[in-house]
Amino acid sequence: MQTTPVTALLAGRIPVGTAVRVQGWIRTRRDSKAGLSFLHVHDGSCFDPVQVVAPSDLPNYTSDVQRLTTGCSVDVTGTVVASAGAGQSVEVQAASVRVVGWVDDPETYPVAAKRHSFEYLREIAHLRPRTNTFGAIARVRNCLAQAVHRYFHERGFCWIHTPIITASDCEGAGAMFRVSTLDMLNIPRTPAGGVDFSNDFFGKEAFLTVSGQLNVETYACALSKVYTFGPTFRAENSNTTRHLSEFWMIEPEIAFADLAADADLAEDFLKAIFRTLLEERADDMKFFADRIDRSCITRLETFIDASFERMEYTEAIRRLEKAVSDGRAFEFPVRWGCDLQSEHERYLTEELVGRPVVVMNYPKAIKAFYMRLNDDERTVAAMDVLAPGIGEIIGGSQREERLDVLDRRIAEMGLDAAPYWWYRDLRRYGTVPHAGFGLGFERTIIYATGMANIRDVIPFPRAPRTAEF
RNA sequence: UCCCCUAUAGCUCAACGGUAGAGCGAGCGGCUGUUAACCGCUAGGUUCUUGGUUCGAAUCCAAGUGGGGGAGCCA
Repeated sequence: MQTTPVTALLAGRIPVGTAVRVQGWIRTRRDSKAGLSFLHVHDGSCFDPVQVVAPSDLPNYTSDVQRLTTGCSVDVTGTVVASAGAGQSVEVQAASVRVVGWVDDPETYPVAAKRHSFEYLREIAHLRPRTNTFGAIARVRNCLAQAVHRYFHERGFCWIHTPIITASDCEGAGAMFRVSTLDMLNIPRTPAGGVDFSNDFFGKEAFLTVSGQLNVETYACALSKVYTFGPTFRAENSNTTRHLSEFWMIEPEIAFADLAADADLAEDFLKAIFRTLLEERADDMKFFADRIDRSCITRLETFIDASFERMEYTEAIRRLEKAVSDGRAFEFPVRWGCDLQSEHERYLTEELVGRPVVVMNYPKAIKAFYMRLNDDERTVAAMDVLAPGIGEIIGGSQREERLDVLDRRIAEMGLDAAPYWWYRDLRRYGTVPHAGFGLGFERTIIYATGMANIRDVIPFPRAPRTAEF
């Protein structure tokens, strides 16, 4: 007999009277002296468990059913009935309850049917998906990932699988993890005493990618509209609620596009995936609003309805300076040429504008070499999308498509042009204005759910000294 | 990497220099078409480790280890 997902039962898609089979794990068991037990069975297909009513005339009632504890796995067959109790419209009247797997020692089962701290649950990452919160996170995460792909697919974007391993050391967006098969106890040396990487697996130094952008630009300059969505690695020793050593990043790249088009895409894209989330995961979002962050749903609704403010960096500095002169105190000084600190970003989006803000055209000195130099020669076509409650959520830019300018910028920043030969080739052969942005997937989930720590929105977080699972 | 906080029962915490407690969870019993039910009883701790101060340390001090928060870096 086929298994019916709990979500189908609770959504009312299965008529009363239908014979069904439910497979899942026990959340709670309550015995009634009326001669029956109530089993809450969850299978992860939706937020709520289904109530199974197990009558005492089941042959294994005392031997099995009454010994069920939180975490046991069961295989139930029965009939969908209208619930006689409040709290659920339908339930399953069991004809048989087969215990598939017992819980070894209920006394020490780590996931009791009670509140647990997130710190504790991080230590049992293999069992935490059985809790309300982590089940909800998993479904929200999946929903957003599917929404990302659907958004781009429906608009003719091609998903490009940029490499995880990169043998070019030209990414420069932070510390990288080395990939090597060299025997660390017996490292081959060059005559000069350095490491002889010609003996290594790739014949040269290799690392885990810190961004797929440079690679995906090559496909944008052929397929017009592309994006990457995959794991990204940073070996920074940062220990915060907003950083991971391994995280997922979304990086669209569009050809024949300028910074304004990039900002328009960012706005439309964010609104679309959040709209999908509210539509498809109302049950989980209600949980987050009830238990994690009261404002998470209204925050998304406001976000979707608001039009994003566009503001020049120079204007942003002017407004911040005015705020300072009006008595607003910031920990970090405000000056043209400085990068915006989180406190500045939050002031702009939360207090000054009260809506998402796209800050555009930053000083070239604080941005990457590949960003397009503006006519003023002082700024580059970079943008940050700032949102109330989180600050920067997206960073992007129009890319420098003019070879001579690109070379000048590479030299200005003291970089070696040689490794960028293939990146420069794009500017030699049919170059075209193009732009793109990067969105940290886990930070998006944090924003949507109100979860406080990024380690709780990815199944198995990797961070300094953290790779147990 | 820097700064701060913290470590007591399976979990969340109390005890703040004088014999280690509660709630939840667990076991047993009672009660009930129950809703993370309710009532009673029971079991459960070498107070993170090492060293120090003291007649006496969960408590004070030092170092270490684990955990958390903030900063920086960034997505």
